[in-house]
Amino acid sequence: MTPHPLRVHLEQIAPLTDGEFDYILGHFMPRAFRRHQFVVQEGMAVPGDFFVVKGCLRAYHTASDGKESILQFATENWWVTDYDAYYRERPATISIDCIEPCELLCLSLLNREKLCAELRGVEHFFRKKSNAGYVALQQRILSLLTTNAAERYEQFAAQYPHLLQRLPKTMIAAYLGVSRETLSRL
Amino acid sequence: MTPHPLRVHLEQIAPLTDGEFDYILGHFMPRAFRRHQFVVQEGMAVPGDFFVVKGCLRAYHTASDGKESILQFATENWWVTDYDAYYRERPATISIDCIEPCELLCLSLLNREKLCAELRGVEHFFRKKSNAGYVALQQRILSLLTTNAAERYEQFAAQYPHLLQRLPKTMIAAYLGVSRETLSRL
DNA sequence: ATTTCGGTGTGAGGTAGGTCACAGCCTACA
DNA sequence: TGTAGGCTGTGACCTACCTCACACCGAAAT
Repeated sequence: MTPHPLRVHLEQIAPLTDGEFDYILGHFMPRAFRRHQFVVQEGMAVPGDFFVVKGCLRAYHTASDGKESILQFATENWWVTDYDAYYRERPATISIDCIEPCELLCLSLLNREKLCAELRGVEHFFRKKSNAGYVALQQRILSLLTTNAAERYEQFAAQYPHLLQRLPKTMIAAYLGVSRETLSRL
Repeated sequence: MTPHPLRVHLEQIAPLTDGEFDYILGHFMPRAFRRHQFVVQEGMAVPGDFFVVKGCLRAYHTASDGKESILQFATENWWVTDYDAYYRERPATISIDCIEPCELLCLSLLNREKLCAELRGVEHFFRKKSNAGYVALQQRILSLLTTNAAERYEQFAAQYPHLLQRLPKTMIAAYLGVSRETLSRL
């Protein structure tokens, strides 16, 4: 029997006994979503942090003129939510929806803090994960500050080759901060 | 006697006994820097993560054409380093220098991990801190994706009013990703 | 006292990328 | 099997912002 994807993911940072993993998994709520379905919707409460078992999602902000900017994509073994709203227990200011049918594991803030308090390994995992995420966002900021549309697209293609085929170009443009048309002209 | 600024800072997230704080402080190396002095220099090893007791710094990237983009400012009670290089123990890819004379506390990666392993409160503190930092960077990315020069400057002024007087406009421009001249025209 | 230099304002002109509009092509679904 | 809607390409125009150039000012340095 192949190990659970969440277990593989956690154990890349913190080793776990069978009992510990079962205990952890029990704090996640499995949820399935259809294509185009909202996982988090602007203005609504955020039910948890979502670990992606299968599928593809986008977290995006909608401006008053209707233009959408994509903050993050998420595929297998990524985590996604509106972190600002999640940590502070406020209504969401961004929306997250499914680009493909999704199987997710939802971890409520209460359960996250409970697990972190009870199991050192879990708090260690989330610290390391957050550190890595911070670094990745810094790099994206530098990319936005220093490079033009073509260079950003190249960087994206080099960093996420698997997403190139999986995502419509329109969405990649909304992630890179470029218009659909400009991206189309390479 | 007024409590140590680092202690105040840590205790906003994790309460500490006198003994614990003394033990923690013993893992930091106090260092003083002059105006314009490098704290971290591109290509060199990163000695640690720096807690700012006093002063003002900038972390910036220099492009091949010499143009500087500022990733982060740091003043009293902020942390700053090249996190990518620090966590991965690689040579720095950004530089950090002092805008004012600085008193810093340097925490090596070894001591950070040691403290995190020995004291729950410390690991908890760094997890929370990293989470908050992640959210702040997400907001900056959204700002870069969705707003123009004037709006970004307004947001910056609203968020960091004390930095407006403390920093030359040229640097604020390099932080916002706008030319000095455009910022000058408001 | 004079010079240098960092910081700032402002004008003129250039350009990367935005906006708008239309057309072609799929897939899905009735 | 027709039609509607998502995705992409492309042309024509427009504009926010960049670049270059010069001028002014105050603080520091000699």
